Amino acid sequence: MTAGGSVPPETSRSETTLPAGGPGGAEAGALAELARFARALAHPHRLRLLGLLAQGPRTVEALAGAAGLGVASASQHLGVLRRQRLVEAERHGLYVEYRLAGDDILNLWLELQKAAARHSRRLAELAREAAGLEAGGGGPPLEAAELAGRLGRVLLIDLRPAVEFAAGHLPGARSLPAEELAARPEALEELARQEGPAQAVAYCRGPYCFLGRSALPLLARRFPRVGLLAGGFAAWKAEGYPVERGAGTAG
Amino acid sequence: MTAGGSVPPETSRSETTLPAGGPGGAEAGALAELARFARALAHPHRLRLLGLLAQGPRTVEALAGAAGLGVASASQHLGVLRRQRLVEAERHGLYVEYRLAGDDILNLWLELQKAAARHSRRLAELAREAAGLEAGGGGPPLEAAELAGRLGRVLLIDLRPAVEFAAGHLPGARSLPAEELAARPEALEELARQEGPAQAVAYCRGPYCFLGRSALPLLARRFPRVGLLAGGFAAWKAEGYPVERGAGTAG
DNA sequence: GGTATATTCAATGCCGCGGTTGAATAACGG
DNA sequence: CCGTTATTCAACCGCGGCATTGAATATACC
Repeated sequence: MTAGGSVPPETSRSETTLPAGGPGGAEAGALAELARFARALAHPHRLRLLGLLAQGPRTVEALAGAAGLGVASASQHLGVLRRQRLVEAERHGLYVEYRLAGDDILNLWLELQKAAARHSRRLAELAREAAGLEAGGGGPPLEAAELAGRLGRVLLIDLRPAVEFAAGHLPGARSLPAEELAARPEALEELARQEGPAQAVAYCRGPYCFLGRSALPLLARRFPRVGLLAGGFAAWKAEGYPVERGAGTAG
Repeated sequence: MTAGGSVPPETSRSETTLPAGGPGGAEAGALAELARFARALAHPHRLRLLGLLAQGPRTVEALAGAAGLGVASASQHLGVLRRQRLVEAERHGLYVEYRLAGDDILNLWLELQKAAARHSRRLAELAREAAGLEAGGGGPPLEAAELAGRLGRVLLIDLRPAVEFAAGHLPGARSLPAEELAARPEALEELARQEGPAQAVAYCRGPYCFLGRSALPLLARRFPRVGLLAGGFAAWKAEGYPVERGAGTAG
């Protein structure tokens, strides 16, 4: 019945296109505003900047460097984000420090990512690849909730740059930047010797952080069943699990 | 220490801008794809189309009419949404029926809206206005969870056009399109006489649906403590509460 | 097979975003 | 008060999104 019929699905009565006088304008205004907000998210550079800010507050120059942007360009993109209140800026002397305007922004970022991954084949592949599933070595990724229940009993390895580790990391984690691991594989042995547990879990920034992918094979030589934390530091923080600061166990 | 100092926050070691050879490209690709996905959301017309599709599947022509767009324009915007897998299309004879690609899309829409409302003063105002708080009359808005607990004991009034009511509505709701209410206020009395409860709750499409705002004062003349369901049908459905179809109690 | 209708495709023109560059502003240090 | 440095502003330009129009495609009815 539904398939074959060609009955016009509905008569073209005015429905709700009203004379477009009153409240219709309000709805249009709201949607325009909402679209501006969404548009602030809808640029690869800004998504990356937000991903970096999820690791902790940073200055413009640091963000530009980490994102591979020119300073002026980074500043402009940060300006767009600030105008839509996705980030906040505070001046500290000579530097301006940007930070996420709230944990809900991080959540939104991750919701966007998850929805996109569910609906785009390519993004799903990339997420699997970032999780190290294709790279060989190591066990399956670990959800934040799973890891939270095992906190004291595994060796937590933070693969992010030391600056981001210092700005906040999982409780008890040890810093071993992927860059250093690649340059001095023996650093892993030094770190592992001080610790007991045979189980290790590594993590990096977030869903599309590829630090883990390159590091995983190296880690797996010492910890055969090492797993990556799904969603990285970003997902951990977004789900409300505790974050530790300072406490220098830096590599 | 943090405030006064002018020590460069971090040395400009390469950090993670790596030689930009390998995985950096993968991350850039992922973010570009994610940005395309987000950009599909970031247009007022497409946000409106998605909001309409949240009420139920519709044809291109119906969507164009309800959104106040030309048919070609609506088709193009729907094409953008379809390419990013936010909506699906199925041909039924002469007509093409579009629908949301999943409930997670509806969720994403609402998450975006909530985050934006939290961070934009203007959007927060508009949301309050749509909820009828400024329009006078009636009680405070009702959360879906609250309403779910009172389902059999209140008169549920669906203010959306009959077509959308037919495509799905809250269990036991009665259809009283805002347009009809405005044209024949006595229709409310007819509907109320058949029912017992002194409490009534009305709802419309979603967060920025202004049907409720104009209808609320009229409703309040008969039901002094009438409230609007916060987030409308969209929020109800997104939170997983049951939806009823057909069962013609249409006004 | 021919006609009518719904939808999509293609082409055009315009506006605004985004990158780049260079100058202006704000703060620190002497 | 002047030089230095971080950041932002302003102006330029090019690309791509978006609206509009008209043609092409797909399907149904006769």
